[in-house]
Amino acid sequence: MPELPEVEHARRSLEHWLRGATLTVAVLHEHRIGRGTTARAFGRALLGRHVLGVERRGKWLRLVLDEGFLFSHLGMTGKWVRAAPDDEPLRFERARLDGKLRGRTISARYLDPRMFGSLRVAKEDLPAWRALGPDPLHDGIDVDDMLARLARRSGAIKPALLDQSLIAGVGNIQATEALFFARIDPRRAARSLSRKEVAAVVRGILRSIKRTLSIESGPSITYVEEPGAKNPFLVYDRGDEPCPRCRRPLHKIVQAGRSTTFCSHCQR
DNA sequence: AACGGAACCTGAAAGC
DNA sequence: TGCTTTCAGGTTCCGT
Repeated sequence: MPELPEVEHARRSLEHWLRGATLTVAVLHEHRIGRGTTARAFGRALLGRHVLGVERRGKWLRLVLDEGFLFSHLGMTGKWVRAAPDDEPLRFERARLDGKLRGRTISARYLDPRMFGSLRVAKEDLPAWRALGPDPLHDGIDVDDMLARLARRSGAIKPALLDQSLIAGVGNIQATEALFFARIDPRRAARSLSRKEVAAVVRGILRSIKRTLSIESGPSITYVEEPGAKNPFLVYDRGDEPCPRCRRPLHKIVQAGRSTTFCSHCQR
């Protein structure tokens, strides 16, 4: 689930729930999620702190406190959900933050079955946060900069788009969808793209992210990963289905260990 | 420097 | 039906 649109959705939720609040409960149930931050350090650093805001860069979240930060990465299966303060721990709950504001308490629970996510307290920005490339939503992507950086690569364009130091927040789905919008074959050498083609990829990334965001933050608040929810993407996970553009069957391949779906007729 | 592959985890779905 | 295999939207480490 979590690529840039899902993380942005989580950011908005956390900001809505916790901004301005004082943390009255801060528990790390599963120490492995701390990635070096112990359960003890987690509670000590967060209890009594005020949440000034919740920010996002790429797939990372940064809760800005009156003293220090809490960094949250959702990994592959992480999500923040709201619960009642007296609710028991939910299934797969790995951490909990309760915030009190004007006499009302909101309990935010961090769920993560596979535990690839992380929750770390820090006084300064994490190296992983600092290493992120431009965020498509609030920095924008400079075409000439992208062209120059792609020219230094030897591999294919699709795996290159997953490099978080190139563009922050693009994951396997967004990269797959963006290349379909841009009509670029995912197997093309990154350095072979013309300026015009790079511009099309950049537009494709923005278009795909905004499209996903509008679907996920729509009035029905549907989550893509919920069982029964139908795949909202144009080509991702649609191997052998007809191309939405030309109706020829889509192909599924594996690049750098990640699956890619594309139309060999429309994408050149 | 930058690439592909394995490792880190668990659950759902598909295969037999 | 029940057991086994495959796959999953991310990052990091390691060897090349």
